[in-house]
Amino acid sequence: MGGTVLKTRIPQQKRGIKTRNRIIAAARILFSRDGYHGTNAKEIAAKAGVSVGSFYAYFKDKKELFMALTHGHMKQEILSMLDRIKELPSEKVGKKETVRHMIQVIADTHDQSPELYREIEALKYSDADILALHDEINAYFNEQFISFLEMFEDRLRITDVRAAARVIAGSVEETIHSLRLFDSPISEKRMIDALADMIHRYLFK
Amino acid sequence: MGGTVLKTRIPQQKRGIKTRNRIIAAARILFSRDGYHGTNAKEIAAKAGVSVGSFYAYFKDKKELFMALTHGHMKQEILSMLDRIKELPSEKVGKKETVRHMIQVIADTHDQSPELYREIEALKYSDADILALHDEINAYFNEQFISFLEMFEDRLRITDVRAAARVIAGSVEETIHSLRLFDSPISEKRMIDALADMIHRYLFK
Amino acid sequence: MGGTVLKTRIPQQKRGIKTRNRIIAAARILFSRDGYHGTNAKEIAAKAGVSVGSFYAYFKDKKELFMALTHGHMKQEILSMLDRIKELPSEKVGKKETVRHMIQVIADTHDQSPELYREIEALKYSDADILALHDEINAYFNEQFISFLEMFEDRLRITDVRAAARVIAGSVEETIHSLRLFDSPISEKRMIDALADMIHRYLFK
Amino acid sequence: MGGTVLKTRIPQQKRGIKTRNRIIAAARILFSRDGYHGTNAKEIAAKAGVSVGSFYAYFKDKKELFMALTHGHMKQEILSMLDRIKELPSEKVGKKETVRHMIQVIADTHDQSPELYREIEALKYSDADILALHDEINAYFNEQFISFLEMFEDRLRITDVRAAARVIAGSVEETIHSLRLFDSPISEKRMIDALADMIHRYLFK
DNA sequence: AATGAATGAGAATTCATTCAT
DNA sequence: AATGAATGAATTCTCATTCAT
Repeated sequence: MGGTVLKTRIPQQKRGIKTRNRIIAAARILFSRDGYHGTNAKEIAAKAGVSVGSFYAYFKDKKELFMALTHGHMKQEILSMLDRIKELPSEKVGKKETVRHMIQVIADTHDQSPELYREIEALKYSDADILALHDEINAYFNEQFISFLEMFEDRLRITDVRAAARVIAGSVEETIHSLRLFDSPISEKRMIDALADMIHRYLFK
Repeated sequence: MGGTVLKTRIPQQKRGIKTRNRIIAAARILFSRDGYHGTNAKEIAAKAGVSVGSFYAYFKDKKELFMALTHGHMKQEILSMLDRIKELPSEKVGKKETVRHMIQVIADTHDQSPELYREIEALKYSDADILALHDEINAYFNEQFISFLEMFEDRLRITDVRAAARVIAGSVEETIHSLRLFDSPISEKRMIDALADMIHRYLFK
Repeated sequence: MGGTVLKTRIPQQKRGIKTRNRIIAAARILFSRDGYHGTNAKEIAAKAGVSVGSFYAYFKDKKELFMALTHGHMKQEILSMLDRIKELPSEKVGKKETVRHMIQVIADTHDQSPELYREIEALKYSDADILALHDEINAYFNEQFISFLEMFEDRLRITDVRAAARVIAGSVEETIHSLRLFDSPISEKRMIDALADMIHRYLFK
Repeated sequence: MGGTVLKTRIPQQKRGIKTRNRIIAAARILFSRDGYHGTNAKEIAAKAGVSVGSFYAYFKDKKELFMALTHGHMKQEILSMLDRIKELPSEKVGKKETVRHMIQVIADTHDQSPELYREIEALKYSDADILALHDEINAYFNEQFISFLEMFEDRLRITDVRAAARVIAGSVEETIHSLRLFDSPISEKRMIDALADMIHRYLFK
């Protein structure tokens, strides 16, 4: 019991990394489908094609896996989403198109892991570590989103860009989310139209 | 197995109704504090000052209790919230004030059971019954909110009132929620200002 | 707490006796259908149309009810069965008819409480009181059955009447029982014929 | 809920098979001593020297264990009993000896698990799966017993061999059973003599 | 590295019985 | 006498985690 014994394996070799990723991929599917509490280690291991023993060799516990999943994968998605949002806007394209593009990119990203995202929302209330992780990702997202908005410079009518960024991001997220999860009596097109109209009116002179 | 014996007790006497309510009250506190998954029947019973046996006499399981709690109490709150939203608007008060009033009422309501509300959000993904309950409440809320918006008649610039109602409700809910739960670097005032500005520009001519 | 307080009510009045009987009647049905362990006090009370409180006013516990049921009712049936067996045999009717009559009477009796009878069989292994009751009834039955056999006097080929009585009673009971409970590929008639033939050959010269 | 994970363990390794067998062995002892309803999972696990977790890893519940026990072990015993019954009869040994031998073999078998056998009898009334298992075993036994009787060919006086087989099997079973379980005032010898006499007279010319 | 058997604390649930009204 | 609400010990069962091989 000499101090430096690492509990979880840090895979140095290709095979180890592959295994780790397979576990994460399996967890993503199961957490999304059955929720964090509705999924157990045995199932994840089985789906990943490894033994429970291996599961615990790679992850201290279920929570650590969840956090690795969130951090490692969702962060990637958020970053690539921001890159794609920033691709478009220029003085050549209209402001309306830009807003729609932004919404579309967020929606696309959301589709990659809809329930999972909400699972984070739920877990952060009861777990400080997950809350910290959530905040970290959010903070990063906000900064990037603000810098995106600032690209429009003097075409903006808003003055408090930081506040606007959060209000807009929240509105888009919520709208997309409810669209994805429930059969709305209102078509997706109508909802996106309304949302784009709102944001456009708000942002631009 | 056998026949006609009811599983859960329908209280006939004052005492029974009192007990049932005490269990619901205890559950509300614990679900809010520790989350649905972080609370168990024994704890709820203890907090309510009753035995586990009583718990199961009144509720088939934790889920049924959760649904009774949601249905019985949250619905009340949403309804009274809507009443209060409708109180204000008239031709005498400005449109800006009305929007702020609306936001305020939703915020106040949210403050009554913030975590609990999100707990429903989380649970609905993994449970069909809770989803149905959520949808029922939401549908009611939407109808009322639409009729609220329609009170402004020809002062509105929007044409698709139903879509607008949902987009606005979602935006307010999300903004309020993130304000309540996290220490934002942005003050509440700034956020509410931004939100009110957005909705106002969107709604009115 | 002064010594002589009787725990269970001994009904002096017509109404009380009626209630007691209704509980026993309900128990008989439920014990037969779902078994002793598959039936609970609440169900019995509900079926009898009384409260659980009343149930425990009349019976110390479930076991006492079971024993009252067995003793009070089954004993009656066994006695009347014996009376009926003894009715027939005389020098006028043939021995074959007598054997068939005997089987028929046992079969008829069995039909009144088939599963219940076996429930006693099962319970007696784990409960000394029920075993004692069972033995008491059995002993009584045996004595009567022996005296029945002795009516045939010198027409009998058997010498050990007591042993014969038990072997025959067991054979009839078992055969009837399996006939009543399971869809036999062999018709009832064939089985009864075989049984009657066996007993007849065995008993008589 | 989730997918492809097997519920009960199918032991791949020697250790697992050993554990499973230890649980079955413990259950056999406890079911015999205290009855099915008088035994619980914790006790069985303790007696087997394993954890409750292991119990439930190998058996869905108590019933499944009971059925495994019945199927796996009793069936073996019944089959070996039939083999032994068939060993003897030939034209060299007398018919009386053969009948006694048959009784003796059934008695010996019964002695291996007397209460357990009756426990099946009791449980089959309230459980369809156990009834099916019982019927399966019984059907097999009957077929074998019939083929045993047919070995005597033209020495038999009975014509309906199938019916006779069941009547005889039932009589032997019942007699042996009551002998084993209760202190009879009649000695075992007298009972077996009576039984053998009855069967012999019935079967043979 | 990997496997999957084993663990046991703890959660869910039942029900015989008592007690307040 | 009667009611049905309340009790809580006992039981079933799950699952995150550890350990022997």
